[in-house]
Amino acid sequence: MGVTKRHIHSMRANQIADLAKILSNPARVAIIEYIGDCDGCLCQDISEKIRLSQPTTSQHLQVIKRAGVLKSQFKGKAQYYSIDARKWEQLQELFYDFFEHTKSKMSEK
Amino acid sequence: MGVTKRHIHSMRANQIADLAKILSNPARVAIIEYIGDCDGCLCQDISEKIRLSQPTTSQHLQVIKRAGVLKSQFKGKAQYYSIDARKWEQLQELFYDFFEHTKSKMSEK
DNA sequence: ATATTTTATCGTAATATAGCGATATTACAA
DNA sequence: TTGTAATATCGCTATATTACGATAAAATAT
Repeated sequence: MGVTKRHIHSMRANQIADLAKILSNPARVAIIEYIGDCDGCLCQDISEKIRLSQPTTSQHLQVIKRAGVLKSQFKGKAQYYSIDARKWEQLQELFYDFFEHTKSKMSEK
Repeated sequence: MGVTKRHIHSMRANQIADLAKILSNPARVAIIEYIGDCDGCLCQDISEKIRLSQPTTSQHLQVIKRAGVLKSQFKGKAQYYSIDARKWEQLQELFYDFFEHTKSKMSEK
């Protein structure tokens, strides 16, 4: 049927999948890389940098933002985006734990 | 148009996106968790464990395998899957570097 | 109020993904 | 060779994703 059956999986598996989805598109990876560089950048600048249209860039920004990884702030007419350092750290830990946990189970054999 | 424009992004961004895609579905996360537990398990057992049909499970296994994260080996009529520890380590490092690199750029400001 | 600038949303089209039943393939056993 | 068991592939449907042009909304400046 084509709908992911979230309910049959653990909270943790769903959480990891949700956050991995942020990074599962190269445009979003590029956006995060660029925002890391400039610290507080405009949608328009990002759009130019990654060479995607303004609407497409804005949509990707919303996806990352909905997951809680981005902060944004209006200054004048422009909206400045930056990475939420706390959330970024949490995200890193989640992935780290998953990798380590999987490794530790492997090495028991 | 709806096709991801891989060519406008860096190799690195594409690589991260490709590997994140493996984890972007909770069924695949659950499969990896389970394989870590049993170390050499059958498609059928995985299918029962994660409560998805055998064809669906097999397809997810192929996705993970194509990315190089799974090894498989026939013993009799059964195919035993296990995680490629080397590749798993590489994957972890790629993510780790990406997270750290992004953080270090943030802290410079 | 009007114009300008920046970002967000809407509508739409093309492609990708997730899932399953039916069937094919593969390997062993009798 | 025939049967059985395990896995892979095919064909299909439903939903999700990616992208863009057009347009709306928000904020400032004139």
